[in-house]
Amino acid sequence: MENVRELFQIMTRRFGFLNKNCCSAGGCDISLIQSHILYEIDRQHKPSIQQVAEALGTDITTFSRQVQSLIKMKLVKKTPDPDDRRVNLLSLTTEGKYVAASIDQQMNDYLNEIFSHMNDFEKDTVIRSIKLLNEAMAKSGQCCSTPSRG
Amino acid sequence: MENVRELFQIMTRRFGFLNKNCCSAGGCDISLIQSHILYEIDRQHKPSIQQVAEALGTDITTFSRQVQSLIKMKLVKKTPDPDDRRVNLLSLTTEGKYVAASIDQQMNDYLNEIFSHMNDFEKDTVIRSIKLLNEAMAKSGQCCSTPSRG
DNA sequence: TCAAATTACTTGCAATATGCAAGTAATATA
DNA sequence: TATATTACTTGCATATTGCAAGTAATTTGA
Repeated sequence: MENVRELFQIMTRRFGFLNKNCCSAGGCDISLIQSHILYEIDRQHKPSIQQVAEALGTDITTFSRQVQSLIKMKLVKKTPDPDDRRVNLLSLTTEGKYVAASIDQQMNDYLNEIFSHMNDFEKDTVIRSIKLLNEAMAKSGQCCSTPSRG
Repeated sequence: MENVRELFQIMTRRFGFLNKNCCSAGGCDISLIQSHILYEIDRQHKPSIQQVAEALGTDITTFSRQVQSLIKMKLVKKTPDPDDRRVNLLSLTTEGKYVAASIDQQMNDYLNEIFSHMNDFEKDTVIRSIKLLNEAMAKSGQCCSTPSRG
């Protein structure tokens, strides 16, 4: 069998470039990390700081400060959880949603460009494969989750 | 069609965790970035500093310093190119090769674990898909290469 | 019922990483 | 052979990181 890791490594590196390129979409210029944060806040429903930090595998003190700068940029807002006032729920501002949507648009444009080099069958196979892969990674929890800290 | 970007985002994030987890394989504890550098130096044949920096999309002054610390750790060595003495060729030391091999081993173990949740047909399909994807990304050069700087 | 433990998050600080500007040395160009 | 270009390195100012140690709110347990 060929070198599977090689295939994965190259693919994820390229996808990383894609993500990086998309950070300057829609007139906004944010960092790759900030783009990931916006994405994850958008994806979850009113997540807490801890939840997002966990999802992204970031140290919580670092993440606390990343959130602060996104708030300063008026892309994210923090709302105290009425049920537990220790918790702050994160959500995107209107501007934050706009930026996230611009990035998403750019990403999907790029992905369509990539898929334009395949026929419909290949495209379908690839998408199903990624789904399979995600399911398999979810099943083998110990290796594909956030790196152990402490 | 479902959200393709979502699938990719989750997959690459999980693969990133995998990579991070593998950095402490074989008794060595290096950063994710250092792991990527070792991988890329190993992959290319005696690459120059510029070539690796380009491949990884890193600023060359930053990369110059990253190489310096890997040399201090005795994982990488720099050899002047006899044909062009401006150029320094990078290669792994014996210890560097050992560390790179340990990480590779750990990565492949994890990947096998992931594939153990699939049957042979699915596994085959997934691997062929990633290959297809890499080829397609290579074709659409403008979006999947190192982000423009300057 | 209330002191002690836990949880969610924030700040101080010291160490590290970043990238631009400006360097050096070697090679290519005109 | 002077001038540009290339490959790489350093100075410096800024940004990012994570541990230790905080605060405030909630849970636990005697």
